[in-house]
Amino acid sequence: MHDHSALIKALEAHATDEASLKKLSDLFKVFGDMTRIRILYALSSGEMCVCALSEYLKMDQSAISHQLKVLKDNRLVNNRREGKTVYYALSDSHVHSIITQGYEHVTEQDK
Amino acid sequence: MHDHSALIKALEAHATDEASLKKLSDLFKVFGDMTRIRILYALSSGEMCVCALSEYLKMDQSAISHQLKVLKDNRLVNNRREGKTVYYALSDSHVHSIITQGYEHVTEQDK
DNA sequence: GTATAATATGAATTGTCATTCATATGAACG
DNA sequence: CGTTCATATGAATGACAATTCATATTATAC
Repeated sequence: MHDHSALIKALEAHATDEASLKKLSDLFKVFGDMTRIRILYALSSGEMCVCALSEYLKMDQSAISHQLKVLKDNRLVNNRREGKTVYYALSDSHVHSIITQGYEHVTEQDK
Repeated sequence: MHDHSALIKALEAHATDEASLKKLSDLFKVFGDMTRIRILYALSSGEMCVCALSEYLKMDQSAISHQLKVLKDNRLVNNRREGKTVYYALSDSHVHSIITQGYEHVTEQDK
C-alpha cells in the first residue's frame, strides 16, 4: 500500500463529525424507498387521509400507516385528526426542494 | 371506507409515471447509506484513490470498491486510472447541492 | 355500551442490501 | 513471464427494514 499520510492528515483536519453524516444518511434513507416517495409525491398535491392514500397507491392500509409513521418521525409529514379520519400533509421544511433537486438529477440524464 | 373517487381521479390526472419516482427513490437510496455518504464527503475535498479512502475510512478495500461501484453506476462519482492506482472524484452534477439541501434539513432541527 | 369505521401497532415473515471472503483482473517492474 | 501492488468482482453471510397478519385504539352513531 502506498503512502497517504499527508492526505489523510489534511482530511482529518477538516473532518465533519460522523454524527452529522449519520443524520444525513438517515434522512436520505427515508427518501430512498418507493412507497415513501409515492406517498410524498401524492401529498405534494395536498393533504390526504390514510384511507385515500391506501386506495390510490393500491397498498394495504397497514403498510401505508407504517410508512407514514416513518415519515412523521422524520418530520417530513404532519397530520391532523378530524373525527375518525387522519389527514396527512407534507411538512413545509425542505421536503419539496429536496425532492426537486433529486428529480432534476434523475431527469437530466438519459440514465 | 369513505369515498375518495373525486380526489383519486384528480390525482390520477396529474400523475407522474412510476418510473420517474422509481429513479428518484433509487437515487436517494444511494445517498441513504453511511459508508457512501462518508465517501462522498471525503471526496468533496478532492479526488482520492481507493486505497486512501479505505485507509481514511478504516474499512476493507473491498467494501469501498463495492460502494464506489454503486456511486459510479449512479453517476455520482467518476474515476481515472493512473498506473495501478484509480482515483475517484465527485461527478459535477447535483451531488453537492443535493447533499447541501439535506444537510440544511438535518441541521435546522434539533432532531 | 355495542357496533362500525378509520387508523395504529406489535410480531412474524420476507426481501433487500452491505460487508466479508476468496479470487480475479490490470498494471508496473525486474 | 513471474511477482507484487492496486483495484474489482462474484458468492455467501448477516443485518436490517418493508410488508403482512392479527389485533388494538380512537371516534362516531345508534
